[in-house]
Amino acid sequence: MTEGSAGGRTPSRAVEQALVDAAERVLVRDGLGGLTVRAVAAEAGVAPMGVYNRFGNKDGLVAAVLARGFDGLAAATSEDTDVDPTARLLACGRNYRRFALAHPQHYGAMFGPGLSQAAPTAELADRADAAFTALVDRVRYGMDRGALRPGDPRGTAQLIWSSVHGAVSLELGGLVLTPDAAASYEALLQMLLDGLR
Amino acid sequence: MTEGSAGGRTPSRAVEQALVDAAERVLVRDGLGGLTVRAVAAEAGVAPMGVYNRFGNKDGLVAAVLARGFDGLAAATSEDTDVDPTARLLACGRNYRRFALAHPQHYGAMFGPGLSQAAPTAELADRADAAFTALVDRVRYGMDRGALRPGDPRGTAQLIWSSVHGAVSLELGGLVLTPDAAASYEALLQMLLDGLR
DNA sequence: ACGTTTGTAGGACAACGTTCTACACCAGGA
DNA sequence: TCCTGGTGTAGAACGTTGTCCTACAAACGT
Repeated sequence: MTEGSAGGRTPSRAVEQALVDAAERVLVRDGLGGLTVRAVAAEAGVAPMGVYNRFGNKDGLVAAVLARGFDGLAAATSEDTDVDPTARLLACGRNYRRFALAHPQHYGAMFGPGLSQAAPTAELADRADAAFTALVDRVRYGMDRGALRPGDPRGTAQLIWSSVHGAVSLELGGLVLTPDAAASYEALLQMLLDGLR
Repeated sequence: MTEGSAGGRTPSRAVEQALVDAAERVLVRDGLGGLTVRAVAAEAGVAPMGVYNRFGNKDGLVAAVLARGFDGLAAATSEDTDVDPTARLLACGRNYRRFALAHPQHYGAMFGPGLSQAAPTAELADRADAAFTALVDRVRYGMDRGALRPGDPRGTAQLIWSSVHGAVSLELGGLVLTPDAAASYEALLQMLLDGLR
């Protein structure tokens, strides 16, 4: 224990990163079902025992992968340069969907049924909260500039997140029963802007 | 094959129902991770091989459980007696959340990452479509009576489903970052009515 | 009443997560 | 310089999972 010391006592911290890299590759290639300890260790070129030395167990490894996923989601939803508050919110929503469609396995693992029981780690909750805060900031930006009706930014952000996550989740699950998923998503974003103005 | 014949050749179709009953009990008791073929067979009092005789493999069994779940969801969202179209839509949304909170394991399994790959069965798609149609009917009811802006009922229903599912999904995952999840859900329903009027 | 077909029971196999045991390596004292 | 202590690794091993194979019991058609 006392691993957080400044000594840097771990001579091969790089193995940790290599394992997470390998886990991401395996996840993308073989899906969540193919994400086994042996497969990840083989992909990283280490023994399966390395996973338990570095992350405790398999859940620790997938928690690390999920943490990266939340970071990527936060980065994707933050990469907007528009000054217009409405355009910024729209870009945020579109980037959210783009990230999910570009990394479906990550997204499914992040918000799948594993979150409620397999990984209630405090670190993961912090990452999710950071991604959520990025949205809260954009909502507050919109409220300050009159694009959104004034109110509790966190409550409004939670409302937007619910709708956007639901649309993306259903689309990834093949449950968009309308002809054009992209058009339905755009209609959802427009309805959100209408209902919150 | 040719199982659909009228002969009723299966002398113990009851075993099929007993297996699904047992699977539901195990799912509620031990969660999705505890839903193993052996546990379900033991709970039903039959040999594990019975699962493969009746359902082909484990996925077939869980597909049967999920089909029941979709039926229950359709029944829950349809049990409204209000004549007022707005009240009927609100009841539909509240019943949706009530079902999900009452059967969290079912809901998680129905919409989790298993749907995209583990169970793209035509039967399941039909059940999901039936539950969706119940919502489409209520949307059309609201449009005909002026509670909702006229338009494509399926598109509007998809939009509502996205938002409602997202809110429920985040709540089950413990990702409602506002103090009162019920209040946030009510705000979401109200925003939907506002944005679609 | 017999032969065929159907479903069951139990054991067996590969793969999984996890743990145990023995070995190689790197730092410090004589 | 050698020796000692501790850290991480490699490989085998255990229990459990999904799935399949083989032998046996029961039910239907003639």
